[in-house]
Amino acid sequence: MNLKAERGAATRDQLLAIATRLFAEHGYEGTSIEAVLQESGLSRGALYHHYAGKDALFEAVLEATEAAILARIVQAVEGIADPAEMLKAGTLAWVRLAGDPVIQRIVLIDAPSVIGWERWRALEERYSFGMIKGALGATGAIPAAYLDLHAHMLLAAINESALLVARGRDQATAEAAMEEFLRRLLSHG
Amino acid sequence: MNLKAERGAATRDQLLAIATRLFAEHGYEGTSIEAVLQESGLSRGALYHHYAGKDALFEAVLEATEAAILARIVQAVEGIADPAEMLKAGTLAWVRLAGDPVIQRIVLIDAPSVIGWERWRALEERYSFGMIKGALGATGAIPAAYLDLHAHMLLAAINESALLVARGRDQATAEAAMEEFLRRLLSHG
DNA sequence: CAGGATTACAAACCGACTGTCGGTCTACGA
DNA sequence: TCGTAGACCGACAGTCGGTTTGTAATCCTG
Repeated sequence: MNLKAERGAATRDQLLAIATRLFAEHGYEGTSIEAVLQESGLSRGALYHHYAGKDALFEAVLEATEAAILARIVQAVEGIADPAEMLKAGTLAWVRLAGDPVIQRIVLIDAPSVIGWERWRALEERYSFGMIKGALGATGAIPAAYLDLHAHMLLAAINESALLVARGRDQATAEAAMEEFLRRLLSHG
Repeated sequence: MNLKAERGAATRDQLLAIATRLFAEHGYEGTSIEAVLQESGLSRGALYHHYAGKDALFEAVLEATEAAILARIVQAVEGIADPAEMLKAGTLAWVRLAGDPVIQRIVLIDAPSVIGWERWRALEERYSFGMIKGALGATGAIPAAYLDLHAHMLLAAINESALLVARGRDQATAEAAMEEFLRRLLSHG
């Protein structure tokens, strides 16, 4: 089980890479399986052998993208001990990352509608949301009863901010606003 | 020009009503024009005479829904003078409204992906976002330079909260958390 | 190492769907 | 009364997602 498995994995990776680019460029609806096949030079049978359908292909792309994002964010906050500082660093890193149209279109815009909001939520729980909630809880600024909901709202705010930055809003101002937003949120007012 | 125009308007309304229900139930992708035609008893020609295509039909549904939402929120805050109280009342009203699956699926989940994030933003600007920004600005709690971005982030947080409530989260807790969130955001920490 | 089992891939094909187009009918205005 | 424009019809074409059948190569087992 080596040559065969390797070939399969290579094919999957190739399909994933091409699909990621096309989904990011033209969105889920605007991307046809046909186009993926044409660029890859593979047949329909090959694609449907590796992925159950268009949704499954999209979900694989989404999962891979989320994993890549998480790795970059972990890298941005490593070595920071203070939870509040970590939250800030992670947030800013995410806002900068989301400038990437791949992340925008796939993770933030199409994903909820394609795989369903619940499943998208569950996925985020395992990635960005998990980190946010952990860091936010560690600051101790939010009452336990509200922690979960505050983490959700904060993540939504961050995502929105990222989308705005990517649409030409001034990045420096957005980052300053984000810091202010965090400061208020963590205040004990 | 009366009977003819009336018939046309009635047909449009009928299509809008049926499409709204189907889009809310099965999402944009899961709803076929065919199904709309079947339920309405009309022909393809009739539908395409009134709406340029499936996207245009969706957009009309979206616009009508947003208008209905705005009306209900205006009703919820009328008579309130204090901006902070108005913001609170409007926010809670919106969280409760978004329990409606029609609003959920169409406005919050499918819309950005179907008509594009920019156009969706522009639409919201004319509706819910406009109100939020006005009320938030009137409280005077947010520096002018950050007002626009804070309004965006707040609206995103509210929408997220609404989606959570509709997925079975305890509504009372969510509303309490929302109040706490607002309090912190408006604090002068 | 022989042969069945499994895997990777190919290609024709199917059903469903969106959008188009020529045409009909009827209310309206001149 | 007659021409026009708007409301509506239904057949058709093109596209797309997914299925099915077939083939070759690799893997595992006796």
